[in-house]
Amino acid sequence: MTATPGKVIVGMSGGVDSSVSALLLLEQGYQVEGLFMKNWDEDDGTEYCTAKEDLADAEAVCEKLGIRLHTANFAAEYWDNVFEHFLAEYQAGRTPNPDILCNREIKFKVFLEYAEMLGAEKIATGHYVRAGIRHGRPRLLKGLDANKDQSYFLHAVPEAAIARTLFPVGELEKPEVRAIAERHDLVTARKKDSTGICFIGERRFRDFLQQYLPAQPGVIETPEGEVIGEHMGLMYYTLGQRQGLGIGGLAHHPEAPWYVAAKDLARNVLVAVQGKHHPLLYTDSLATEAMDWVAGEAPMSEGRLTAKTRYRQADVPCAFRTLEDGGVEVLFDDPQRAVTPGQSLVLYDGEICLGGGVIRETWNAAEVAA
RNA sequence: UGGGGUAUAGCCAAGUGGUAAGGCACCGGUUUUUGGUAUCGGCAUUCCCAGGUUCGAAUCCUGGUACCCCAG
Repeated sequence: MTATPGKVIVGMSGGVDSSVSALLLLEQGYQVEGLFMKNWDEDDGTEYCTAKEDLADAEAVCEKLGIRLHTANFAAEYWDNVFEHFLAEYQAGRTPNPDILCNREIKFKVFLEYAEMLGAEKIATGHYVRAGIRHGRPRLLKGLDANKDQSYFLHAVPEAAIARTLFPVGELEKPEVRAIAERHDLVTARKKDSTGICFIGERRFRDFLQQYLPAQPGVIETPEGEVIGEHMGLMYYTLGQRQGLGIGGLAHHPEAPWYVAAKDLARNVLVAVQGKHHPLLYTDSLATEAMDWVAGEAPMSEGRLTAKTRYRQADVPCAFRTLEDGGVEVLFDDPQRAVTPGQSLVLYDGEICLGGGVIRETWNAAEVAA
């Protein structure tokens, strides 16, 4: 398939960011077409059908811009390459981040291939990241709007895919994006930012998981073994979580809220501690599964970098070294709260997102001492 | 069934004659392309029940009821 020079397919979600991305590319002279992906087939349907609205919004924007809108359904690929892994991780007691996989497997793989098939030279998305050359090679860079930077979610995308993608809003601050949409009278200008798992949307999370994973209720204990409540099933909770524990006032305990500190899978016990800053909530060091390096390889075998253990977290300084199996070991300068296996550690060198890996194991000074 | 104690929201709990603190939990909003966190707001016309005293009672009095402790 020969690519048409200047032809770009924009992934249109029906939100303001992708709308403005398409608009900006048009202004920059690209031959722009849109693609709306539907990657989740509702089975229950009724309550959460925002997909229809999103499609209608994407259509309205494309009509306004005078560009063609393609639609595609990658639900099978999404299920096989993202959702099954998501369920397996929960079943294993970990807390996965499906959107990271979704970007690697769907948006920057299946979608990219599909766009090639349509004769496009490049794709574009509404992500708040930038693609640029640094140290002589294509790099994934943080979005200019520090508040919206989404490089955390794209760290697993290889540089070859990054190099073929345009990120128009990555150069802008979110308020500017909305202003542009407003100025051009796009229907999505004031649309609320979407949240929830990409393509699936906002759900009552526990109810959603319950449709796929059977509940195995058990007790909630303190680290000392005192039973203080009941849980609905270990997979419905994550480390550092406060809501949903249902632990009310207890005589002979302080008035502070309780947080999930650990999951004891062998005994089906959820361990909770009291107080947001309980020592057992903190992690000094961790090890990851095999890393996804944007550049395909680690920049060095060890050294000092900054890291995020979750989206929208400030970068924290750390020392790292690569492991035989492709993972890394990271020692934080300051202990980090609620670092959760299954979530991803992402490493940065300033504005460059180097890559990341799924957290396999964490260590805590209080535990080591005990 | 002799003595003592306690009964306030789902839970913990302040309040001892002047018109029901606070916390946790829960619910709702905001923040957020995972989960979670955070943040804002809501949440007892009523104090175990029935009488009584008082201008006024969760607070005092009387009688019940329930639970707890000690003694049997």
